[in-house]
Amino acid sequence: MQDTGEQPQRIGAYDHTAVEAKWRQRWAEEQTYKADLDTPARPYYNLMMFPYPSAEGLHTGHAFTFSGADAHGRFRRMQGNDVFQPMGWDAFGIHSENYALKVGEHPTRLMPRTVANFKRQMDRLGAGFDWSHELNTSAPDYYRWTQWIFVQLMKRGLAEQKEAAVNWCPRDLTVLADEQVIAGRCERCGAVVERRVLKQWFLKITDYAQQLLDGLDTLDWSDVVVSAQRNWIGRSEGAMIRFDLEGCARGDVTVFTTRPDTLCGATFLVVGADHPKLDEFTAPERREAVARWRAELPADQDEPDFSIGIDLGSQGVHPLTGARVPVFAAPYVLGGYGTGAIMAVPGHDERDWQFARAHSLPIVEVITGGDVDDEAYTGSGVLVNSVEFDGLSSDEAKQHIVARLQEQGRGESAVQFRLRDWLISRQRYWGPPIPVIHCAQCGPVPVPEDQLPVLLPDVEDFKPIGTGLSPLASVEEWVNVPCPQCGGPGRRETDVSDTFLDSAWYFLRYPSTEFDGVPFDRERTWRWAPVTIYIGGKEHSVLHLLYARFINRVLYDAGFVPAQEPFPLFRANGLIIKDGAKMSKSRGNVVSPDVYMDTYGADTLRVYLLFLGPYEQGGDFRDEGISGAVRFLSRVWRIATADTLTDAADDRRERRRHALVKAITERMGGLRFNTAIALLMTYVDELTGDAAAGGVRRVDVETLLQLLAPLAPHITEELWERTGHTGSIHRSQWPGYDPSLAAAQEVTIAVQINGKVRDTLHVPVGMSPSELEGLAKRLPRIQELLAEKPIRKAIVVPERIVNFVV
RNA sequence: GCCGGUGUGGCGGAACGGUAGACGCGGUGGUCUCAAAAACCAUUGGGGGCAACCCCGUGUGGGUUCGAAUCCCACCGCCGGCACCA
Repeated sequence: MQDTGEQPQRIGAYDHTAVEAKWRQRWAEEQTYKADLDTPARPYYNLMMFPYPSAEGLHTGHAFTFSGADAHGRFRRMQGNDVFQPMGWDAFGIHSENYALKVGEHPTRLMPRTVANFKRQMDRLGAGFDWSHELNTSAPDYYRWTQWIFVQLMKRGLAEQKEAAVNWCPRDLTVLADEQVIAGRCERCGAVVERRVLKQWFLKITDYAQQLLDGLDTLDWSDVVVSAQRNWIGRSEGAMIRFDLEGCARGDVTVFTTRPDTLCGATFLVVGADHPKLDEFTAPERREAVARWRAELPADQDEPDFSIGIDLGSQGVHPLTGARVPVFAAPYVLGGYGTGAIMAVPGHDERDWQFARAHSLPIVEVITGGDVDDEAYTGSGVLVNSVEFDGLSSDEAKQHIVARLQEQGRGESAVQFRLRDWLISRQRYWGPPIPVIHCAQCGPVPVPEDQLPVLLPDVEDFKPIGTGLSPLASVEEWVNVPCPQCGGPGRRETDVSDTFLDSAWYFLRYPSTEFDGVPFDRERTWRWAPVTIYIGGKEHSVLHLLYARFINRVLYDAGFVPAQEPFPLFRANGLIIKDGAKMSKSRGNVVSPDVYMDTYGADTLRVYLLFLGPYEQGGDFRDEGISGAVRFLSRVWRIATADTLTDAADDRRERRRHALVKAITERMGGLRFNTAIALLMTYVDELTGDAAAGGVRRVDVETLLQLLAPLAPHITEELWERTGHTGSIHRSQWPGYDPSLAAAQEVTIAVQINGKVRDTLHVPVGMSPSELEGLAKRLPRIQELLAEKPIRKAIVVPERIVNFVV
């Protein structure tokens, strides 16, 4: 559907191609959008998520996001803010590298072309970026500081190498963070992810779990994103309980439960089948059998099978009753969550119930409220079969039982998070090398800060090799370096870091791009952080937006940034869909903005996209719909170029103008572009009427152009010039309004009988309720309908309604 | 299952608890034209009526209120997040 089948058309006498090209050039020459970073009176950091420069170029979703965010920035600039609106390139990462592999060209050579294309399209859209602060995450003067951040994390004990069961993508041949696995598949390529036990670099985001959760309460963010982060962090409250073990190498095991009140219903223990130290829980004579069983476990299935499990032959000792309970291993318990082991309470947990049934284990009711012979009862109730705790409610019992355990040193209350540490190692080429040197004597040593960046070596064959090592491992002369600490033989870390580490701090770099010696200049940072408003996609809810909050908090704790939260105000823009589905290459419903900009011009596309629906909701792209935007802008052109502009004083029209300014100002501030455009359309209709009636007021046209300027920057700039103004409309002052003039003078109020509208009353504002009631009563229609019926009650809301209850 | 969002004409969508359907697309009729396109004007939720007007209508069922798309309760559908998390 990219070919609209129509010839490029002109909007009346408006040649969008020539006009848009003229102003693109003029704005670049005059640096219209360059921000004053050092002496701003009212700094306004207008940030939008930077793209990775794909070869396909800007898509319609980008055009939508940038049109809205740019309109908002332009509005704030005209309001007198010093708007800083930078843009850059998330150029490192698997996505760019995979494309380079596909076309067989080195990413260092490919990337400049894709970047240039993106930049061309953004400029064409009329996005007013301050290009003097452009950045590129794959440039050494950027990733030098990404590496520096890694070193700071290491120094603070927040980066560590550890062995764990991790996600391995068999197609991209690298490990992935939990956040990059969507429903068991690689976020990038869609391949089913495998589990591998590997030693990898992790950033300890879990140390900040509580802070990241609490911080959400301070943020003005779209609900979806807050809720997604809250779910992802996944806090649960409960208790750690220690069971002594018999018949195996370990003396005891601690389990986490959110239901300590059900402790007396624990009839067995289960250790995760993937627990790294399963052997320690196993009776020596069972080890061989358990190892065999483990090796033959089926891969992860969609439908969990709670019957799979094996008796480890050891015994747990119940901390309250002293009863001996069997210990099992089963895949339904996760080795990586909590302590990797649970107490099973089949009477009151669905999964434990199913496992108990399958293995003929006892099911004991300890909470009243259900029938545990039929199914697990997971609600709360009153305790039974629970030694001296019988008769307590679940809530009371939780406290009493934990207190008892604590006295005996067998347990304590505890909080668990679902959030895992952030795995940042990637066995790939196109990223910043992790700045570490491994030394046999000193262990992993960070590269000294004055030796950063660790340059990514220029490797011709950058294909991932799939051995669990990055292609960098084969560059011997690069790998072998002396240990910075002892001078002995050392080997460089050969993995690169996750691209999300690059983007976790880019907003701090923009204001300081010209500083070589620091990642971000202190004065600049204190002036420009935190970001005033951040706009982007919600698909980054638990990726970029979470990582950036984490890194920013670490930098705050280290004294490098002035605020704990990087983005106090975030708005998620909606999705542009087409034919009811998300645009995607595989569906063949991708719409290229270039085609529409060719045919109708950038302003028309911007207005059309923003008019489609609420900005935070998005909308359905339909080819026919764009004609509304075409007609609207052509009417604007006609009105502003008419030779009948007058300077006549006109009280009614002046009031109308003030009311419009007030309404548009409110909507532009709240990103309600669709209703702002609707109001402007109505206004243009009225001005068209004025023109037919003899003349349009110059001031009305000027106001129209200014209010429309953020949305349609080229055509308004051209008309601004044609109506005799010098200087950019985008640097002009946003029209003000007098609230008393903006307020309506006359209102039409509804007259209701029993809540049903029966007539209307057109009156000046400010009438008293009794006057209104009197006027309403005297309306012929109302008299007729009221007839002889007595009025039981009259409700009068001035400027709204009169309602007679009979 | 839990969490968040959402449900309004043929379609996209408007609507501080106060005249539901702004604005736009599409449709219909008209003006202009030899004709068409463009442009402009009128009309366009459903039903009834010659008309003035009347009735019905915001996913479903209840409730609060003089008055509910809007608030409350219980459902249903759709979209998104989490999900063997103990």
